[in-house]
Amino acid sequence: MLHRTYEDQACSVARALELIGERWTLLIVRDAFLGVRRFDDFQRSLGVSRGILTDRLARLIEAGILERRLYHERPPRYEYRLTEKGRDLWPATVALAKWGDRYLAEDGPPRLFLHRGCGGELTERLTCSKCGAGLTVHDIETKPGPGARLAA
Amino acid sequence: MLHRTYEDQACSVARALELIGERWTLLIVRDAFLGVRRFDDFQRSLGVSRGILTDRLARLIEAGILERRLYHERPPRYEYRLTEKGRDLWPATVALAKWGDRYLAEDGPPRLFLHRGCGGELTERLTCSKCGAGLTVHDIETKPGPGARLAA
DNA sequence: GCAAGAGGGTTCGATCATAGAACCCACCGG
DNA sequence: CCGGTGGGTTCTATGATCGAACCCTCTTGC
Repeated sequence: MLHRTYEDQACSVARALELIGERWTLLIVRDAFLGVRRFDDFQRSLGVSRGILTDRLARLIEAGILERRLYHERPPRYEYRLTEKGRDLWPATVALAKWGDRYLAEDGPPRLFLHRGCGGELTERLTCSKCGAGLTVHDIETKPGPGARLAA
Repeated sequence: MLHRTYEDQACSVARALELIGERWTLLIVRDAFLGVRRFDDFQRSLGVSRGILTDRLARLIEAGILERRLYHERPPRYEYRLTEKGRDLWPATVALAKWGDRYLAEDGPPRLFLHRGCGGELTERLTCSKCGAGLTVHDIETKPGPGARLAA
């Protein structure tokens, strides 16, 4: 484990980035939040090479962020789901998305995070813009925003 | 710009990671939040090779996250400071640190984020655990926590 | 009963990025 | 005139990634 570590850092950001700081890794987690569960779906969604995807999924499982479940025997078929540890990456993912929305989304957010049932938007403080409730990943539904691309 | 992009993704997380998703980049930003400003200080703090640091600083400046200021002429000496765009990465940095504290810090958080003057701790919702106020990067002071390493 | 497709991978060579060390230059202080 | 500080650049070896091809096991349609 010589590379991809930041071994000299007594810092939780560095520790976290050792697990999710590699290229593609956090995008896999984001896709998992959006409901992607299968190898080929991740691969198509991300456009990553299959070898790298195999590596990243294995690493996320080893880190306890994803778990692999058999959903069909003979032939064995697996799906990948977030563990609680993985779901707890939600605030970090949201924070990055909000920053990207603010500075990098010319046409507005490509995806909206809404308080399910209420319709208010998720704020950076993880509250609802309309009713003010504190929100968790379970209270959210997403839909394409103004910056979403039209399908090609 | 063939690599290090995620060009097919209509997603603000992907857009953000194109700027800060490379190895070392977010750690440079974290150091900047902690007050590091000079080339050699970043280099010593991170242990990154000087060539990579040059590349990352240039890229962060191009992205508008850092700015380079002359603080001494003849010989020219520069310091690197966060712009507002850079300071707005604070919630994302905090979210990652909190996640790392929860799951990866065996001896407790290596660094504490405290409400300056009040002494309460920063929560994941960016509020003060003691007085409940909403906090920004300007209201925070940090100090070593229980998981901090003793100097070697 | 045979071909095509879905699902989940592994393997390969070519290219890219990174690490680590050495080197460079301008100035300062003693 | 020697060493130290600040801020870089350049070098080679090694590691990571890309993209494409390949493999195997079922299932479905015809």
